[in-house]
Amino acid sequence: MSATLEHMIKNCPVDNTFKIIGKKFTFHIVRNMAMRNQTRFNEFLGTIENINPKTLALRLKELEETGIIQRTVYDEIPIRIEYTLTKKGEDLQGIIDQMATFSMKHYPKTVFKDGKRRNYKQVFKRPVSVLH
Amino acid sequence: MSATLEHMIKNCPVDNTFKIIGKKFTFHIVRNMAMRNQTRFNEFLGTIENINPKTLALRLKELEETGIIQRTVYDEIPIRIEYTLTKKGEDLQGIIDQMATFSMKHYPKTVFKDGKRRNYKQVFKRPVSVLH
DNA sequence: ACTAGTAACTTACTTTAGGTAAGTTAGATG
DNA sequence: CATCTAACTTACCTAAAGTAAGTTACTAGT
Repeated sequence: MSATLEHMIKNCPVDNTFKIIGKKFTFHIVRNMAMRNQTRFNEFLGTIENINPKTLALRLKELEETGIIQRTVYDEIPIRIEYTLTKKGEDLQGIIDQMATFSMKHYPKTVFKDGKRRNYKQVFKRPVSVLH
Repeated sequence: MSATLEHMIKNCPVDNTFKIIGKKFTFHIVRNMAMRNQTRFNEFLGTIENINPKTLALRLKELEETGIIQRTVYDEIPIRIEYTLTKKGEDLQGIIDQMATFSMKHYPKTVFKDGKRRNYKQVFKRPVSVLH
């Protein structure tokens, strides 16, 4: 096998990562796990804008297959299933942080009731009541 | 307007950024500009896997509208048009770096002719010939 | 004068991915 | 025995993306 530009591009590390989290809604699921501690199907379904059960089920399967999340079944009544980030999934935090940093710089319009701006970590630690 | 979970989620900074670069191929275009210094329509068309001229033209328009790239027309024969990152677009570098970092940790399979592994910055500075 | 070439698209048409609403499973509760 | 719940699944429809060919405007070659 000889050195080709094509080969180089196929091995682009940015591309590898994009293949894992680049599909529609995939990153939103990860974000909701990492930043809002959501774990359940109906939580994602209720809070991720415009997602539908069909696509959500598919994305959760894909994320499990790529080792980003783990599916745990609790034999309760009614049944309870929890999705949690694996160690590998937690390593996506750096990307989440950089995405937030970009937004805070270029779209700093999220201003709160007390007139202050907060960084996203503060926002997600605080109760919803500080928001407009 | 009262404080709602919905409002909080709508103002999620991660989501803001995802709206800018989350569509299919958008991030690949930015990566090719930032990491490979590509500037022209046919360069993107030839190196981004599976992209087609219709979608490429649309994405370039979207990126211009969101202020990530700039379109410059050079009145030469044949016509030359260059797409370059704006300052805002360059601020996506942090995200690119984190995506590469994630990949290098979890998919470190890109090994080169001399048996060494390199980080993605080294890879993209070197001639293609060091690759398999 | 005619043919081919170039870069950057655009158009018409087909295929695939995603959206919508309703249904399924299995056991619990009234 | 009908209703409720969580976590899906199914059938059907619509919107986004893929394919191939065409367009524009000007140059170079025969």
